[in-house]
Amino acid sequence: MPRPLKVSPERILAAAVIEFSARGFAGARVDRIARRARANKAMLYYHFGSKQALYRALLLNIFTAAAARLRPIAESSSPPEQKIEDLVAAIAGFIDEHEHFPAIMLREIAEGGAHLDRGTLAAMAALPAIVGRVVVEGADKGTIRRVHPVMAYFTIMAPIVLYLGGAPIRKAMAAHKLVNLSEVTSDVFVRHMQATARLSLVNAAPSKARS
Amino acid sequence: MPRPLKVSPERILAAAVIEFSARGFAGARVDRIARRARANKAMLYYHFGSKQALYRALLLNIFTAAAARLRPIAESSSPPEQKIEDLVAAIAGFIDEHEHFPAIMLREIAEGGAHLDRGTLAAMAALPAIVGRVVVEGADKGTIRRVHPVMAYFTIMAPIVLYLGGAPIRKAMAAHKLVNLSEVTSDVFVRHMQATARLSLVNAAPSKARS
DNA sequence: GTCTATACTTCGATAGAC
DNA sequence: GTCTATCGAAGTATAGAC
Repeated sequence: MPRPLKVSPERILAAAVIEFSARGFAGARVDRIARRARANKAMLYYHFGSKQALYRALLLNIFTAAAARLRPIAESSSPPEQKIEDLVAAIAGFIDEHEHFPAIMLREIAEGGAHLDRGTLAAMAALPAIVGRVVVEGADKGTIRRVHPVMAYFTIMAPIVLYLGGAPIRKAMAAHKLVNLSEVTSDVFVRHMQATARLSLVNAAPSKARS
Repeated sequence: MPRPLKVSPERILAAAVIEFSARGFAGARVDRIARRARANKAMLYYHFGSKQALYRALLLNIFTAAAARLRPIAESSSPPEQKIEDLVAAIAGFIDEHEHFPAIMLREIAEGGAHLDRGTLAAMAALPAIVGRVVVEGADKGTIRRVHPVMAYFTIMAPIVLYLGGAPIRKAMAAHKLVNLSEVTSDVFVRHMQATARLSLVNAAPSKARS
């Protein structure tokens, strides 16, 4: 993770991710973002115009980055079954590198796209489109169960985002002795989700089944 | 759905669910809640003391209700495989009756339990405990794959909550022609999730496999 | 591009009459 | 228990100097 960002807009954006993901749009404070970016409010407004514009820039950024991470997998020449497993690993990997992504995504879904413009919504919509394409490809080839592509997307993506994004609240629960926080390594979780996707989506191969 | 609530506290609570789920804790406005409840702020503070106390009361309410809905299933005498399918249907059914539940849950996870006290956290923690118990029971009997119970919980619950809670943003995307909103009936979705859970969690029966 | 000071607004909360 | 009126804090945004 590159720490010392020189330019203000980048530092502001980085600070905004932390603030907005932790507190949501309404709970975020422009002052806090500016202070964390070692800038000041005037600078923030100079570069981004408004709190909302900053927020949208951030959303566009992160969802575009997520889509860019998944697209090559969907467009590769691997068989669809393999693409599904790769997508699972890539989603988890992306979250590993962008730890604030789950909170941002969960909040936006909860918000119902309230303060989003068309561009931001389009960036979000790219994700189900990419995953859905793989599912349809596999269904056409007969190697993947024919399920509604959007449902397949949620079946794959939702547990990853919610489980990984749920780490803080599980930690809070553990602090109150409400759960045994036996957090599992990211690797184990990825393999669990790959197995889940394989078992629930991939048609048993006529030959060489391995379990 | 009973419409005409006589007592103020109940009307306020009902209005609060709508406001908090749509806008989150920080985005919710006490004035709006009072107006929607046909009460006034003073009344709200008289009954609940603060915005935060009202919010916690609401969370405690809804998570306790959700747990009460799932617990009888976990404690029934059905075989664990059946309990899993019943849990899927029950979660979806609960959301059908409490349409604001997904947004509330997603926001709380995103928030990481920030403004929650022990009681509220305990109510939330009951859900994974209930589902996890069924998974462990099945694993002990050998009918269910031995997976980490918390992971199993997220695998089951996350797609339901995110898919059903995602209806508004899908609608926003559809309004911008970004997706084909071929929303599927709740029934079809429940059956998809039951199939997903069965395929990914239930061990193939030694005899009478049906697919 | 950067900063300080401040205008303007909104919101949570309460006082006090009935 | 219910209401009106209002206080004080906090927040977004901008003016204007450098």
